[in-house]
Amino acid sequence: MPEDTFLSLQPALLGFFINAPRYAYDLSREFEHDLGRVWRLGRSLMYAQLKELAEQGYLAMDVVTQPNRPARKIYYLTDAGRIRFAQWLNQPTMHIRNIRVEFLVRLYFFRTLNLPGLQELVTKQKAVLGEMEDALEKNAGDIQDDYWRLVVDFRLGQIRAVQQWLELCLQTV
Amino acid sequence: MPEDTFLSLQPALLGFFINAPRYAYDLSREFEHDLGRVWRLGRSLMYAQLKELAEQGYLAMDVVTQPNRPARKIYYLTDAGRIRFAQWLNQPTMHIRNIRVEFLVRLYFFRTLNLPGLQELVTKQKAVLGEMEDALEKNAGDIQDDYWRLVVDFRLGQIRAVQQWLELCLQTV
DNA sequence: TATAACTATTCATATTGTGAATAATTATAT
DNA sequence: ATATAATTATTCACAATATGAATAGTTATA
Repeated sequence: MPEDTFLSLQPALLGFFINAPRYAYDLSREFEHDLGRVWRLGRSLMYAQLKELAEQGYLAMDVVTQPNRPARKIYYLTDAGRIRFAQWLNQPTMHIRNIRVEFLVRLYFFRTLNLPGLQELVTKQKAVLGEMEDALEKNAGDIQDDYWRLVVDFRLGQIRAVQQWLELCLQTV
Repeated sequence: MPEDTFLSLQPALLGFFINAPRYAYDLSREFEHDLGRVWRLGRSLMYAQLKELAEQGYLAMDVVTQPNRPARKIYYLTDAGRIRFAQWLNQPTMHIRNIRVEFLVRLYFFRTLNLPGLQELVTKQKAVLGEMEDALEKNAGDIQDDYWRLVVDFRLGQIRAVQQWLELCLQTV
């Protein structure tokens, strides 16, 4: 499947554990409220993702039993998880089609966790977009095919729109 | 998954059968060459898609045996298929994230099959984009949340870039 | 007081995508 | 001349991803 829809977003979930341990049910609600319009992730998926992140060693888990209620599986961040999150957060998105979700999710964490480094990330992201532009323009130079020319123009349009938005993004700090 | 990645593109394949019957292996090569950079569809998927389109009654099939070669399953368009394709082709894309693939594929067929109606489609598509814009701007008016404001601005940027590109698209007829 | 919604998780299933296997044939390389 | 690779044409098992129902007690709403 979409080689990068998921794999590249999974570490983002670690960000929700920076301040406190969480369990999936609870997190799923907050997630839906805060990011549901940006990144669609059903409740069942959340359970599966936390389980995987734990298998990878980024989260650890305690089972907390409660009277008259199902037991909670409380996950908390490991040191490896903290490092992984920071690494994910500060990495620019390499594929234009993922910016829509990935960058917006990164931005969410920069703002809600009040983290430094947004400016640097924006700079890196602009550089990556610039390279995409160059690559497209280069291979578009020697194009006879009108159709391919239009495809390239479409993509350039999207890229440039993102570049402009990134500026706006810095101003709204 | 993405409720509309696939379902909304499947009928597009019918367009390859407008001029002549085809079999999957052969079609897959042409597809890869013409649209591979716009719509990624592996060979195995092509087989599966043609089979489904046949089950839906949009394609019919003949098995043609050949000496010393695997038999070919040749598919051809039914009347229902012809109608379905025309309907798909002239319908604007309703979800912004699908325009990137859907509209570009429609454009491909308008051009390669030399079909009329591109202008009308562009008009419809612009109307749909205009509605998206209105909906976003409306619910953005009463926004306190700076983050959501940025999300909305990102989307507006994408939409406006597509609108500009659509103009270009008409000029390149 | 019946009906619905909430808490918390799991699981079976649906959907979608990938890569290998097949087996004969022709092209390329040493 | 001969081994190696690529081509033809399709199928299939499997991986990865997403959805909805099932569970079972509890509290809220009608």
